[in-house]
Amino acid sequence: MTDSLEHRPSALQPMVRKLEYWSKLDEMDRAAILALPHAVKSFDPHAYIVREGDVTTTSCIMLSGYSIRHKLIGDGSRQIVAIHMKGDLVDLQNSLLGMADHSVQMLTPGRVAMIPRDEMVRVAFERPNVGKAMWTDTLVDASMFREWIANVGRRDSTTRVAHLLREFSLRLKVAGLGEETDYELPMSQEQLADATGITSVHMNRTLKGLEVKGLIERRNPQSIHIGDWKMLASAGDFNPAYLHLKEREVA
Amino acid sequence: MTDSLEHRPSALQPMVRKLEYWSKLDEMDRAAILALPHAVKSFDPHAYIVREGDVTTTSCIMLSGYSIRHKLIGDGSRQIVAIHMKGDLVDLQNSLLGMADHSVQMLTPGRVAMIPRDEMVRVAFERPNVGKAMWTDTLVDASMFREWIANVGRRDSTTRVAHLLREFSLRLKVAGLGEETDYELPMSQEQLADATGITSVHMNRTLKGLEVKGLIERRNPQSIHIGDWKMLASAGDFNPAYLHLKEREVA
DNA sequence: CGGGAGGTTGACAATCGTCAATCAGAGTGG
DNA sequence: CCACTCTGATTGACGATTGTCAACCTCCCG
Repeated sequence: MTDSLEHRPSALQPMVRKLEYWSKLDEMDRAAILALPHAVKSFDPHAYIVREGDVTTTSCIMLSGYSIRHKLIGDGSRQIVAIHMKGDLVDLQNSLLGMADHSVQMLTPGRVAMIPRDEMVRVAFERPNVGKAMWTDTLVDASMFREWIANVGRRDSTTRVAHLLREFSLRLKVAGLGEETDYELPMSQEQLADATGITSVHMNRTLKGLEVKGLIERRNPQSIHIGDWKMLASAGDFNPAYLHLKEREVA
Repeated sequence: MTDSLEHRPSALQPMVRKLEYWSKLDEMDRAAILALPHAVKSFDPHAYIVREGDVTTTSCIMLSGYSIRHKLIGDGSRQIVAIHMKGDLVDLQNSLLGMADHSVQMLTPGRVAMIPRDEMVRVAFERPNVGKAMWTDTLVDASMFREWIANVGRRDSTTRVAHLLREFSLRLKVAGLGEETDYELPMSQEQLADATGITSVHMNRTLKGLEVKGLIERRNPQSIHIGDWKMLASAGDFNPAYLHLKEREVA
């Protein structure tokens, strides 16, 4: 993990893009975001950005790479509750509350911009457009958590996995990170299992089942090819309303 | 369902109490909250406050009674994702996003204050203390959703139910609605099942199991007596950190 | 007194977990 | 280049938790 101060304002461009998605911003709003003091850190795979129990004073934005949020369970297992990619405001969740109730861990190598919490709050209230966008972002996160509850609570393993794969493909497309029919899934089968609340052995069988049904193809364990994303969405009981995307991106 | 304009400012007192819990408020903050335009509606049990798919323009605060949030699943089942009680800001979640991605339904008779969304947003940015409190409230909701994911994703049925019962008892105490060792649970076994991701038949057996182990007693299906809440918390893998309560209330 | 919602129970089935072995691929040091 | 090792993927046999189906019960209320 390296640590470096970042002076090019463009480092926070993914944050502007993200917030602009939720709320109309003017030039001064954009300038205020880009002017936020921040440090860019590079993380290795498996490195923790925040650990459950940490006292948190910085928020962070993913600049590249992928990360997950997860909680530890009493019996030693874990539950992944979110997957994050470029542009995601990863830690408003923990930082505004003062103490991390869950961990954020890198899946791949990646760069993260760390911003002091107080500066985030200051900008949020000095520039209401920015504040509304941040608030909306946290609300959409909450909506995604609700869908995640429904996924692990009431769907069978095949449906759960299809749902996760389809959500990931759509989010990649919206973030401008790839096509929705072909992508590299940066997770091991054990991590997928921790995300869907099943065991890694059962995840292996479930993926095979999806492949046998012709819903996905895999050249290697990480690469996912979706032949017909409408069929996969249907198999995954996937309705993108909970992502609160703009119309044109859903279809 | 009756509809009446409410002029006594005291109707929003539960909202002041709730927001004051999250952020220090001064006299003007409190006055601004109490001055919010609102209508008080009375709802019957099972009545919907908001339905999945509704276009939402009002936020609401529970003044009395209990409600749940739930999502419908493709196979016709449903998943309850939250339980709400007096003082809870139920629908910032839906209203700020414009379209409801889930439903909110009454469990018991109850009164709800409906506040125009735009007024909520206005106060949030005119009075940053209030805005921070609202933001914090939505973040705590998100934290509770994460714990709920972990509950349905990685715990067995007995642990899930014990966790839910213990969380409910602690929240009741914090809300000033009762003791943590004796309370009326306003949910049928089918609703409890929909909250924990199991079937109602299995819920029945799980509750009996908790009773046989001496962790709870039930005089009738709704009344829960917790003999030793520390034991129940332990059986439910319950660590209240995710509720972000103040120290003195956790012990 | 009749109807209905919710609770309770038993028998059986299905999904999913556990355990354990094997395999495949990447990286390392000799 | 070749063992060696480690992580993750794959598979089979078996067991446990949970779901399904169906019956019956209990209480409340009109």
